[in-house]
Amino acid sequence: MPARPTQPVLIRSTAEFARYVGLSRSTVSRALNGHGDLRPKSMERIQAAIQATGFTPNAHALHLRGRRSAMVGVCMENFLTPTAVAKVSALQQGLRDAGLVALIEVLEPGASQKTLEHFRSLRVEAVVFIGHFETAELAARITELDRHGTPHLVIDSVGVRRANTVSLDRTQAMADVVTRLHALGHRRFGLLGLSGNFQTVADRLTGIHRAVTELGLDPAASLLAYDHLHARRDHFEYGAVLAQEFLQHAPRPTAFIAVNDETAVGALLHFQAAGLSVPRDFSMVGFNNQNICLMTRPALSSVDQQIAETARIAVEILTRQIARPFTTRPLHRLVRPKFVDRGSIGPAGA
Amino acid sequence: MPARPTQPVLIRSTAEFARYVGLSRSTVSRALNGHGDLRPKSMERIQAAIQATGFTPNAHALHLRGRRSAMVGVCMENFLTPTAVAKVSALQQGLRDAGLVALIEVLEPGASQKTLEHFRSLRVEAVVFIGHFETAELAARITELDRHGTPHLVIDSVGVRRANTVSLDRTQAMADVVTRLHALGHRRFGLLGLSGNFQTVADRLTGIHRAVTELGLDPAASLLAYDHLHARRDHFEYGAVLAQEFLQHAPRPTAFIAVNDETAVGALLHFQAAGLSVPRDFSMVGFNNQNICLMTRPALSSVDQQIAETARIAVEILTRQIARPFTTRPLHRLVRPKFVDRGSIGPAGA
DNA sequence: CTGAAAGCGCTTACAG
DNA sequence: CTGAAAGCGCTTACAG
Repeated sequence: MPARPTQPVLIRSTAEFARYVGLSRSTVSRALNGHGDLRPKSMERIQAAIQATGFTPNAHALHLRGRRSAMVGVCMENFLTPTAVAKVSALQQGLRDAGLVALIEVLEPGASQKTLEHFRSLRVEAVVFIGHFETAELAARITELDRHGTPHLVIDSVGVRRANTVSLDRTQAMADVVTRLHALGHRRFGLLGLSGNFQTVADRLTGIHRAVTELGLDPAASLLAYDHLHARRDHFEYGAVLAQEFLQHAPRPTAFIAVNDETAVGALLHFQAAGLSVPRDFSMVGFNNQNICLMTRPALSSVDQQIAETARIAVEILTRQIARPFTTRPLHRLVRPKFVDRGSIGPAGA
Repeated sequence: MPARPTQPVLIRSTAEFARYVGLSRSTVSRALNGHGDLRPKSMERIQAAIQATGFTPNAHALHLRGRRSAMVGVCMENFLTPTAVAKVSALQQGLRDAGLVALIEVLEPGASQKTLEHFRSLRVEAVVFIGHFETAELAARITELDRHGTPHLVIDSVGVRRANTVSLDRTQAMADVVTRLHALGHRRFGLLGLSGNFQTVADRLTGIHRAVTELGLDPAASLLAYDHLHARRDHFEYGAVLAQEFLQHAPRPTAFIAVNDETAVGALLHFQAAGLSVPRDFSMVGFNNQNICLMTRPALSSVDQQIAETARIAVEILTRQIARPFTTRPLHRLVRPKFVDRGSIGPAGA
C-alpha cells in the first residue's frame, strides 16, 4: 500500500522498512543489493516503498558489516590560498569519480593527532596531506598511519623524506624560467621573496642556482635577492615593498622572479608607478598562474602548477595503495610545471 | 606487558584490545568512556595499552550503538570564489568548536539528490547549503530533509522561501552605499554587472532603487547599468569591458557600483589607463572586500560580507536545531554588512 | 570491581 | 523464492 502522501512514513532501518513492505529483512536486503532473484511482485513493492519513504540504509551499519568505508581523510594547512583550494577541490573531484569520499579537515598546528585519530576512528582508507606542515609533526602522523596500515600521500610538501609524495618539480620550474630569461638576454636576476625555511622555496632556489651556474654565470654576481618581514607573503604590498628596494639598487636586475603571483603583481605595479615599462625595462615572472595574473597590463607571465595533473596522479596513487599498500617506500612523484607567457617577459633592455 | 616497539601490535576492535590487556570488553569499554570505577591497576594497564597500540574505537560502531554521528553535511556550489571558500572555512571551524564535523561536498547540478542521500546514509545531524543553487532542485532537497526530520540551513542564498536562511542583508548594503555616495555629491550611478537571475543580485538592485528613490532622485535618470556576456563574472576583463562602455556614454556616471571586487578592479584600472583619476574623476565601490582590493591605488573601497559573523550565527542556529528542530519555520536571519572605505570613493567632481 | 548477554542496523550463508 | 540465525564492533543494564 502506498503511504499517505500527506503524512509521509519515516523509515529508519531495514527492520522498519521490511515491516512496511511486509517482507523479511533478508529479502529486503537482497533486493537492495541486487542479490538473488525476488518475485517480480516483491521487487515492485520494494521499489515503490523506497520511492515513497526515501529510505537509505545506514552507512555505519553497512561498514560494520564489512563494507569499506570509502572515505579518505584530507588534511589541509588552511583554506587561505587559491592554490591550496584548487588542489583540494581537484582532489575531491577525482576521489569522487573513483567512488571515494574526501573528508576535508584543517589541521591545527599541534592538534593534528586529534584529527588523525578522528580519521582513524572513521576507518578512513587513506590520508592525504596538502600544504605546509611542521616536519616533525607530519612525520609523527605518518608513523602512526604506517603502524595502522593506513596509506598516506603528501601533496606538494617535501619535508619528510619517508613520506609518499607527489609534488611539483619546483627545481625544474625555476631552471626553466632562468633558462628562458637567459635566452632573452637577461644576466641579472632579482628574486622577490624567495627565502625562508620552506622546503618548497629551497627547491626553487636550487633550480635557480643550478641553471645560472650551468649557463656559465656567477650566482653571486647574477642573483640579487630581497626579502622583508611582512605579515603575509601573498599581499600585493609585499611585492611593492620589495620592488622599492630594488629601485634603489644599481645595477638593477633586468628580470625578476617572484615567490608568488601576488608579490609579482605588487612589484610590477610598483615599477610601473615609478615610470618603468614592462617588458621594455624589466621582465617579471610570477608563480601559481592565478586569476590575478590577468590583472596587470601586460598580463603576468607565471608558472602553472598543473594542479589537474597533480590531482590525477594523486588519485591514481591512492586507489592503487588502497587496493594494495605499497611495499616499496617512499614513493616520490614529480609533476612537470608549465610556464605560461603572457607578455610580462621580453628581451633584456640596454 | 608493553608491546615490543620493533613490531607494534595492530588492534582493530575492543575485543582484540580486551584480549591484549587481559580484561573483558565490558571493562575496557567502561574505562574508555570513564564510566564505573576500575581498579587503579586495571586502569593503568589500559592506559598503557592505548599508548602502545594507538587503538581508537570504531566510530561507526559507536554510532550504531546510539552515539550521535556529530556530522553536518555541507553542500557547496563550488570552491571557485574566495568568498565561498571563506564561508565554508569559517563554518567548518565554528562547527568543530561545537564538536561537529563538517562533511564538505560540492553539489553537482542535477546530481544533488545522490549527495544528499549519501549524507542521509551517514545520518548527518543537519545539512547546510552554501552558494547559488537551482531553486527547484534546492527546494526538492529541503523537502526530502524535512521529511526525514533533518534540519537544514541555507547560507546566503534566498531563492527558496520555505528554507531556513542566514544571509547578508544585501538590500541594506546597497542602500548604505548609495546613501554614502549621495552624501558625497554623487547623483549619477553606474552599475557594473549588476544583473542576471540571481536573487542576491535582485536584492542588491532593490536596495539601490529604494535608496535612490528615498533620496528624491529619479531611478531612470540616475542609474545607468551595463552588462555584457562574459564567461566569468569574476574576471578583471569583465570590468574592463564594462568600463569601456561607460567611457563612451555621456553624461558619464560619477560613481560606480560593481557586482564584485574583480569587476571593480578591472573597471578602475581601465578608467585609470584611459587617463581618469580616482577618486577625482570617479568613485568606485566593489563587493566582498577581498584581498585584491589592496591591489589598486588608491585601494578599492568595498562591502564586507562579515563572514565570521555569518558563520557564528549559522553554527548557533544549527546547534539549536540539532538539539530541538524548529517548530516555527522558516527562519530568516539577516547579517548587516560593513562598508570598508579605502579611498576609491570621494566627492563628486565637476 | 568485573564479566556474560542483549541489541544497535545491517548482510550472508544456511535452511526450507 | 523467502525467512531465522549469526555476527560485524561497540555499550549498557544486569548479575555476580
